[in-house]
Amino acid sequence: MPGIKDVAELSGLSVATVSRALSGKGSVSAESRERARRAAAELGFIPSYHAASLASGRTQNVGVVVPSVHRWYFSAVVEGISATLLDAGFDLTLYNVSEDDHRRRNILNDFLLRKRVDAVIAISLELDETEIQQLLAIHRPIVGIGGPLAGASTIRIDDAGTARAAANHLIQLGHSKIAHITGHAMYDQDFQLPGTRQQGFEAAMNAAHLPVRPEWMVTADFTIQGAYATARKLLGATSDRPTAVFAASDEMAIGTILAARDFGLRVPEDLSVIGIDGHELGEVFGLTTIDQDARGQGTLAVELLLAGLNGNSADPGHHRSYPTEFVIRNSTAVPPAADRA
Amino acid sequence: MPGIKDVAELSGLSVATVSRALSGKGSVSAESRERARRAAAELGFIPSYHAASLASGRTQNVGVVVPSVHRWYFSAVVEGISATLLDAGFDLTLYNVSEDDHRRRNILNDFLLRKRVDAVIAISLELDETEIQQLLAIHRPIVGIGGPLAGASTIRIDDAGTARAAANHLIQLGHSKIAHITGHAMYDQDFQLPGTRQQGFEAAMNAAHLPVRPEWMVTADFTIQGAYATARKLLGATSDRPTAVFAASDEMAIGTILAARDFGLRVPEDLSVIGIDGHELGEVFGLTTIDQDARGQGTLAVELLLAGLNGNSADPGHHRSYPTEFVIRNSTAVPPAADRA
DNA sequence: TTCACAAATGGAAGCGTTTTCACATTACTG
DNA sequence: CAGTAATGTGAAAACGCTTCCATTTGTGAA
Repeated sequence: MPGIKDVAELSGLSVATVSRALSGKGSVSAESRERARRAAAELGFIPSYHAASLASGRTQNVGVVVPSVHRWYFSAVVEGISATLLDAGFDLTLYNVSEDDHRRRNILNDFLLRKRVDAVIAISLELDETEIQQLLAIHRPIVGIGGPLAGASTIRIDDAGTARAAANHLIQLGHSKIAHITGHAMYDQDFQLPGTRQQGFEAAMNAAHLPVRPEWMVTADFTIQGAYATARKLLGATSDRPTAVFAASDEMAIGTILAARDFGLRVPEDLSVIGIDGHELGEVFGLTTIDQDARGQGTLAVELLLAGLNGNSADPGHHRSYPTEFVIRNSTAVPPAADRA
Repeated sequence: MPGIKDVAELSGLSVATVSRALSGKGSVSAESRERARRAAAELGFIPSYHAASLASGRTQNVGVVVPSVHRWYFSAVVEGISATLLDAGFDLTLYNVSEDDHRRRNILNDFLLRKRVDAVIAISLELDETEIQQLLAIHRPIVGIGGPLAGASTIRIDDAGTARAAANHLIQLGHSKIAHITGHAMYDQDFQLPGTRQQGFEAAMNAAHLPVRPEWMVTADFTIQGAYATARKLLGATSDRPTAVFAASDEMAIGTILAARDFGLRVPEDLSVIGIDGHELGEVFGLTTIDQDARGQGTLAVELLLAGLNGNSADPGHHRSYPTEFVIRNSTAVPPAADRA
């Protein structure tokens, strides 16, 4: 493998000049630059990132910590991150921490701190304050997506507001018997998302002076199949079932629709369903939802990060609210006549 | 940041001994090892991977090239890879190349060759022979999953055999009017998967002396929504519609089931549907399928790779067939009486 | 007891870049 | 036209480890 030395020799320049010519930093005459380029190409020179990183302290690599790439939201965000990073010439080191807690706790120490990454993006993952401080202490910008991250910059949609909007949509249609499917409490520990959306839902209900019935507040694991099972129980009761369901994710909304179909309930005539996400499958089911453009959130995170790395400090600790878009399709309608106010 | 020098000083050992003690390589007395450990812990010493890589030539990092983590199969494989790699103390650099061809072509040169990774796992992605040779030339083992990779080790299920088995299942139930939904030809370019499965289907049909009707050979993009649209066209014809559909993926099978429901077709009474994958949603739809354990494929790939890195050369160029499991649920049954042989 | 050999250790030479520093040019300013 | 500033360049010092080599010490075989 040819090194920069060989390029220097062949081009008749010094190692230093070749380095400057090839990296574009520092002043080099046009002629030298061209000579260096030509020699490098001729030798098939490929700079060693490790050597460059060691010498410069920059790694051109960002770490992405994510609960599971096998889930809709996370993989969408990762796609956005990946594309943006790749274009900027950065590598992306993926830490898919799954549900394994002990493993997760070690990620930080074992990997993130080892000067391997220039920055960290944490998706829906709570790091405690000391962990964040550790990272910031070694000058590694962090941005969090979808979860609160004390001390770091974060991007997230207005979960409470979005939930309120979804609930209000149902309320305005005339529904009063509204159920809510949210994530299991275990997810709350990290994302605080189920709780926040639930609060939004309750706020809307209270504002409309509608009762929040405990037996209609159910949970699932954010997946279609999980919500399907939950919704079957919810809708199985032959008497006194809700006329509308607000699911905290599109996948759970779809699970609900599938369960409703099993019972011969027509959506939206017999049951209105609304979700949050903007899932690709929404169209197939005619699902009314609030699109949160997960991919775009990933892109924005990288842009923030890169700006931070370039010194244009993206004022750390800033919390950014990502915009959402209401998508009305045909899974929501006025309630059945018997249930109208 | 403390360096290994500081640890040496504090422990009263030499830098060399500390390095050996902490890495576990070379012979160090139990006492020295303990002293080094203690000093490192006290200082909060975190070794620099870049320096280590530069000095040793090993990076403890493997590159994973994947078309899109937003798709079921790929993200499942990545999960398997990630978990296994993490346990082995390796980093995983993700190259999510999406559909962007120019970007994809540059990944290799821009990233993979730069001595950044010890090995490469390519998922359903065809590298041409020269690219593979380049990687092998710099001693980077490659393993391919789900696609043919000349010159590298590969893992894949027996696509033709699996397709044959799926088709035979339908044939044995008595179906003769069988349609096949496979991936668009554009995917064939990389994975050669749609084509291979289609050939398996055709082989089974021919063996049973059943006609392969061109208008019943349709394609979609491997997703539920894509197959849904395709299946609506396929099943929309009121007369002379197939009594069974073999979809090349579970997601496409599910899309087909949803389309069938739209037309009031009961599955399996009016239409049998079978897929390939082992998708989590299969259970909700009672889908008969052939489970290919995508996660397990990822795990196996890493094991092969690590064995290769440890010198136990996993004989490169070896092609491994990954086992599949037939899962019979209730989306397949004998054809309607009118269509029975 | 002596010799050969293994185990344990430290010194120092890399690994392949970037970057600082010093110096020589060349180009401006008034 | 002197004097200052910018520009282009090379030598060499980092960067923070691993590992080769040489040396010392301890052990069992002869």
